[in-house]
Amino acid sequence: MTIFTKNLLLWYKENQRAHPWKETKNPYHIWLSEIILQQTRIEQGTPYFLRFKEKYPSIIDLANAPEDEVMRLWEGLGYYSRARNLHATAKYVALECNGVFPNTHKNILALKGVGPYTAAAIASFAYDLPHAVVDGNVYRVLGRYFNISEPIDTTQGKKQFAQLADQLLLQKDPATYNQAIMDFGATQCVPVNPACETCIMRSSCKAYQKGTVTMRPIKSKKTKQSQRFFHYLVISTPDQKVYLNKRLKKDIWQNLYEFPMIEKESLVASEELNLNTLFKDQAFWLRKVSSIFRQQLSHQKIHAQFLEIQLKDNLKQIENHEWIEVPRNQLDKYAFPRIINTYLEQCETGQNRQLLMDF
DNA sequence: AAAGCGGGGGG
DNA sequence: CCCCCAGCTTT
Repeated sequence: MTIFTKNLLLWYKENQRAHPWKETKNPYHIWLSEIILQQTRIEQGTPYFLRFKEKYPSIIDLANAPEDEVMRLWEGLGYYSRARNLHATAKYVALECNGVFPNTHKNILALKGVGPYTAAAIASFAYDLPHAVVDGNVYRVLGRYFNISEPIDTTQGKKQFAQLADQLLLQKDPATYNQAIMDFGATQCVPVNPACETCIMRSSCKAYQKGTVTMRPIKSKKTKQSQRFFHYLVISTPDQKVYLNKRLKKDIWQNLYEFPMIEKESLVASEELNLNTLFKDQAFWLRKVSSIFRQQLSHQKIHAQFLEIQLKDNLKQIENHEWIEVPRNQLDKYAFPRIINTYLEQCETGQNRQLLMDF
């Protein structure tokens, strides 16, 4: 055993964290937790894990759920392809595997939404198979301990880290080793202001010796961000319904709902939205234009304005729209992006109280 | 190889 | 304001 692995296990014995998915070998629960925790902090993901586990006690229950319900349960967690793949994989396991979760590394890796990290995690945690996890924690811990200057976001660099991780893995207890290195990265060797002065690894940590801790790990790319401008039409009918649109195109928030939206190159005045053309000869009026709501995504910044429109009569026909008509009190049945919910919450807390009033 | 995909927390 | 988080998929 390397000195690294030996010290890591010593540290883990004293400092391990307790999590709801650590006390089980149930592959369904382990898989569920790992999908939820992709690119997601423990504190943010844990409530979602508990809710999914409660709502869907078995993978069969998840497979049988309607997709909108799954999306609704995932609402607010982000990276919604994870929820779609989760549902698809549950159906696959239920229908093609007789409800038995795959139990080899190869078959686990083949599941939708499961990549190298998640496959190693499930294989080791559920089946004690010897596969080393490489996640953000591992990149950081190994990058520092071995003072690796190779970037972690290149094919070459990933290969090198994966190789090193496999070398360090404790073959006879991969599950404990994998938990240990991630706990260590998450609580001791943290991204900013790591606790080097109290660290058991200090005397053998190369980056600590060389003073490069804050410079590890190395990343080569930086993401550029674009600006997008959404004009949301909150269209109310006389009988207290609004219209929603399901986002089906290959874009952000796929399969989530939103108000009918007009995207422009910038935020524009309502006159430039050609609402008269949209509603043809139907009578409507613009009751209010909201303030500007903004949301920062990983590589886009969304600027959104909500135009509250009142129809005189219920909408008859609008050319080529696939909007659905939803009673206001049923909005909580639908999964919305964060920016929509922020708007709705502001309506409820008073600033836009008139939106909810009878007409 | 590079780009796209959320949302929240912390410095 | 920027960075990072139990990454994966598509192009």
